[in-house]
Amino acid sequence: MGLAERKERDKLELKKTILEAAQKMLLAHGQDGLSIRKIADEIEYSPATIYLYFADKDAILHELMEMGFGVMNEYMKDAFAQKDPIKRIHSIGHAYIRFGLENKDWYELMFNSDKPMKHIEKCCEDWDQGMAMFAFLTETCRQAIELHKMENVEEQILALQLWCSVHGLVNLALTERLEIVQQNNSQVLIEKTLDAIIHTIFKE
Amino acid sequence: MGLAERKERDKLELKKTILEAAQKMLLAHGQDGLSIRKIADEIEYSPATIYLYFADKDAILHELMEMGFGVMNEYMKDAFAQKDPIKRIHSIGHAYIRFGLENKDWYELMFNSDKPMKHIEKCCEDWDQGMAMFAFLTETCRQAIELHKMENVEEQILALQLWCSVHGLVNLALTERLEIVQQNNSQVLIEKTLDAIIHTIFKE
DNA sequence: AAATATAATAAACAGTGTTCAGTAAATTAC
DNA sequence: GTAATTTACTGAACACTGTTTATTATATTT
Repeated sequence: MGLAERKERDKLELKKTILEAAQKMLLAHGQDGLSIRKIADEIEYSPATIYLYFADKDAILHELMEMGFGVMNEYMKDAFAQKDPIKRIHSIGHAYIRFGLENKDWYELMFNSDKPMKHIEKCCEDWDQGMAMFAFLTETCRQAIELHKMENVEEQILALQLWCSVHGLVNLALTERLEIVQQNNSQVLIEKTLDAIIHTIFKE
Repeated sequence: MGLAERKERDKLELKKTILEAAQKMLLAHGQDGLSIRKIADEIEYSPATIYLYFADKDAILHELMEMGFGVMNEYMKDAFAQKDPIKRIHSIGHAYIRFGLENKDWYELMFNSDKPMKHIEKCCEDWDQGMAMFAFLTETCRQAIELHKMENVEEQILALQLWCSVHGLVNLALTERLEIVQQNNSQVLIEKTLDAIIHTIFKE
């Protein structure tokens, strides 16, 4: 890449360029293979330059995490549009699991890594996308509770019950810990478990 | 520490000494704060010496993981002794969560880190303790299904349903992601959710 | 043309896992 | 008792990591 080309590209866009390189690296080599120095190499700047645009590596990971929610929302599109709240819950569950299994590195950053969370804490920010996701699920649960006239069920607890189930399922699968239950075909195992979870809650 | 003291200590016991130092470091500073060089410093040997006793860092983390299951079994003692299978499930759930919340670094190693699992894969070994734990839970579920005459419920699926729920719950709590649901008192939130999970499955 | 502001960097600091040639001490063989 | 061999260990290097700071080159303003 020539010097002229680079000059044209950067200026106001260097932050974006850094994030694009970071994303490329995340998807190619995972969070462990993502280093400031390699980003610097990729975009042909020195490592120090990156620190003029981001406070530290956690800040970059935090922005990547936010981008990850964009990717997840694509998976959720159809599910969110479901009219029936219980069908919506089912679809959200499926989409969530599919997103997790197909996007290990995004998922890790969004729901497991403490680095983006450390940035949030440091900057006194909030986990906005996480909150929005949970709020939507909670509202869907409220509708399901109302529709099914379920008694003594708190919408928040129900939402958490669903979230932690799929979260646990995805994590067990991503860390190869489901293999002890069934060597191959963990996809089927996951499907069956999700169906069982929703069935035990809503009785079909 | 003098030279005589060291001579006496090591010999056949160096491997143990390394693991003890590693455990101390894990509990004091977490997995990120655990380095081969710091272990070497602590036991007053060179870093290279450690590689005469362990193939690599993953091998050390794998042995630590196995030690972690020992710690967890202490938490499980009373629960395992429960006669009634449903009460046993409840107690196991409680003990599992308590262990996870009180032992973040052990838990991380046992149920999240891919480094011990990489060692297992490399050495063509099995995740023995994980399998034993799941087998016991599955057997308990079989008993519960029998006792309650539950129809169309597979013991394995039920066991996985329970495991992934508490696993997800612990992970959300440990990564500070439960705070979006409830700022303080996440302990109560977790208890309520566990109760809800078991209630929806066994109807009281 | 001189003074100032901006942008980028080289180099250093303090760490990481891992390997390998080389050394010192203990053991065995003669 | 000396020589040969084995065992136990280490220093130094390699290739990395995130981060900071003094310095330089360029661009803008006075």
